[in-house]
Amino acid sequence: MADQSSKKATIYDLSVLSGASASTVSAVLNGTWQKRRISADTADRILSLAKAQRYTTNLQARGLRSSKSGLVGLLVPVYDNRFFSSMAQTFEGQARARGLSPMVVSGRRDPEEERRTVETLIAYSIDALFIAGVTDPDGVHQVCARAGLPHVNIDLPGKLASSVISDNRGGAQVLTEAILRHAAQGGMLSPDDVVLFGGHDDHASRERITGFHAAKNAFFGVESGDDIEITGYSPRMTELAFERFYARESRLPRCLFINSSINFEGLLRFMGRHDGEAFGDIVVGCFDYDPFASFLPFPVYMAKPNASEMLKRGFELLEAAPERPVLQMIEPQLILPRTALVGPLDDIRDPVAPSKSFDQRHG
Amino acid sequence: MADQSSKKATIYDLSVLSGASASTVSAVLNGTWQKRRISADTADRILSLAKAQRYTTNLQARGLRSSKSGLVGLLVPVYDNRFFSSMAQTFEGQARARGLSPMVVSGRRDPEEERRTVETLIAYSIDALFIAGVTDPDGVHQVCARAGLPHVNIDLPGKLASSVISDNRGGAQVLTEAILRHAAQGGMLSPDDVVLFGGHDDHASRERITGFHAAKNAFFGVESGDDIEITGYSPRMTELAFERFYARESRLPRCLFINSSINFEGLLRFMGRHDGEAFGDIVVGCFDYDPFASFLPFPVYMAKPNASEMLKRGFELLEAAPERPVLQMIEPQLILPRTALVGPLDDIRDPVAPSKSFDQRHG
DNA sequence: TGTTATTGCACCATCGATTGTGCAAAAAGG
DNA sequence: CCTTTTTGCACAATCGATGGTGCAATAACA
Repeated sequence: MADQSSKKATIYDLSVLSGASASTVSAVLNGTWQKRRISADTADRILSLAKAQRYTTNLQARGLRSSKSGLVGLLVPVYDNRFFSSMAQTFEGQARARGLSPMVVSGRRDPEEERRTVETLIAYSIDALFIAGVTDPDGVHQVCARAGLPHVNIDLPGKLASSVISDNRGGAQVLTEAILRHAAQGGMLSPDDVVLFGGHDDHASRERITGFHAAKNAFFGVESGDDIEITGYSPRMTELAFERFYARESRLPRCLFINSSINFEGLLRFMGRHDGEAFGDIVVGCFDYDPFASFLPFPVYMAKPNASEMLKRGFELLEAAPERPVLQMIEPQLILPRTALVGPLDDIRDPVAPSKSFDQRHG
Repeated sequence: MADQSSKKATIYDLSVLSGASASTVSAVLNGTWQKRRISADTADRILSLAKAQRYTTNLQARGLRSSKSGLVGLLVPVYDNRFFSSMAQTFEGQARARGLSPMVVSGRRDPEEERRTVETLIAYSIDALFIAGVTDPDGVHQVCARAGLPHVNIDLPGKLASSVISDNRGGAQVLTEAILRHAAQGGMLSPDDVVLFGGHDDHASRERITGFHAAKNAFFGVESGDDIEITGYSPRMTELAFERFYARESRLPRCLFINSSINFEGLLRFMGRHDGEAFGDIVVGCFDYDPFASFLPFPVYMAKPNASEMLKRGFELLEAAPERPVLQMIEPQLILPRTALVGPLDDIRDPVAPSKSFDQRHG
């Protein structure tokens, strides 16, 4: 009500209105007034003035002066799959809880774009960066290092900065064991029935392949090779890999390890093109979690990386700022078929009040 | 190589190194040097110096001075479903293409948090805001208006600012017709077999309910009521609604209209708790698109809002800045069961080179 | 050669906050 | 009553970039 012009009030406006100096106003508003021995009277007066004028700090000005912006970045390759979007959601919550402003950006798996994007973030003086699923971690690291920007790698290892990663090998092994066990119930299994699709030459894929082979070799008692279809992280390439396999073998492998939900979409596209055919006898293990994928018309085992825990560790590492880069490993969770987990969505306040039956069931 | 200290170079550093004044350096670096009649020689010299020193503009300083930050915000309720995460992905691309820095934030469907979040964005002097799926559009609008911040509503109507929305009524009608037609093939259908789950008292839900009823009434030739289960946008509430229905009727409705993929997750949770039972005879229509949902073991028709087009129109509206708020309507797309669409992911450069068979198939 | 135009750039205030320092007035101590 | 301490605040520099203005040096013209 007290604002006449539509311009935003500054400390100078409040200074004039209150009769105090701008530095006093500033101290009152940023909470350092006790340290500066401003009287409680003056502080109260200024605070209520600020409220009446709807004052809000210009964070660009503050950031410029104090070279702290209050922004934390999260760099993901892409948003639109459940893994990264759920990570973004969790990140936002954790950043806000620490009084920081989250800024999520995507590098689109292009080393050049990744660097440019990080440069931009740095140009806004972000205070810290979480790097998740980038193509060229060390390139990004160098950009950060030059700018003196604290950063951690999430779910991918970097030699140059601390990292929190999933146990890809162990997770893949457990996942592979699960699908082997399940598929074996459907009849005799041969090593050729068990194929991995997706990934490329990155750390996570290599580890998962190792885990996959470990489980497979243990199961069959023989070394097996030629069971990996590298497709990158692209639905289209994965679809083509499935088409090739199908053209060659006239069927899908009975037991499929799929490297990520993005690759899984490639399988969906393949299936969409083969509409009449049933693929009821396949068993899929996917290193990722998506609730809808879990209910597909064939058994889908999933390994869910613990994004929430990884981010939490990431924040801790940033605060601790260890001398030398450390690497922490977090276990992914094996998710059985037909499982719809609760997620970050469930933390949000519900606009519809809990009903009676809610209390009855969960009381 | 030329950077000794780890501090970032400023125009003053370049000024000293080049012998030119800071204002000259500034003009050269921001491209206004022709207007300021700086010689090409000087400009070249400064530009190569800047490159050598890895100079990048401090965008906080620029923003402070010019009260333009280059930031555009997108406010979504939550990230982690395909609709909003895909919207975020598209938004990022479109913003970058316009030379802007996208900032995606979530308001978590809490009016208070929505306002706070927008206040924060304003404090960073963002230049424009896209508001998508907020609980209290007009509250957010007032915050924007006070700050003189240009903004548009995406996929939700607001009386106070321009909006680009989906044709919820028409889309729902088409979707309902599709599931009715499909379900009718499975035998005689009664109005009681056709139920809508999800939504609450917001514009989109009301419109969808209207479209749902229009299609249903046309199909059965009678007015039908008591076929709406309001659950909010919460998986848990939706799950409970299904449980209640199931407890009452000992079955699911044969023909289900689900208001959004978030509500659909509630159905998954219900199904996860009823593991042995088959729900093979149901037909689902969901006002949202998710590729995995499209391949579930029952027919799933989906209506996909055209986020990309809505955002494009949003940018256009911001540029045109019409006198009075306008409202534009975009048709959603009906997606048949077992369809895996290409999406923003397919625009990104693929790290794995196209193989021979790729060329063969698409050549 | 003298005068006007043009070129090429430097100077300086400014955006809105933060923070080290200094200095009166009031309070405390002797 | 005089000195020392404490209280309460104002002043001014600063963060890095922008853009209006002014002023030499050079070029163009008569």
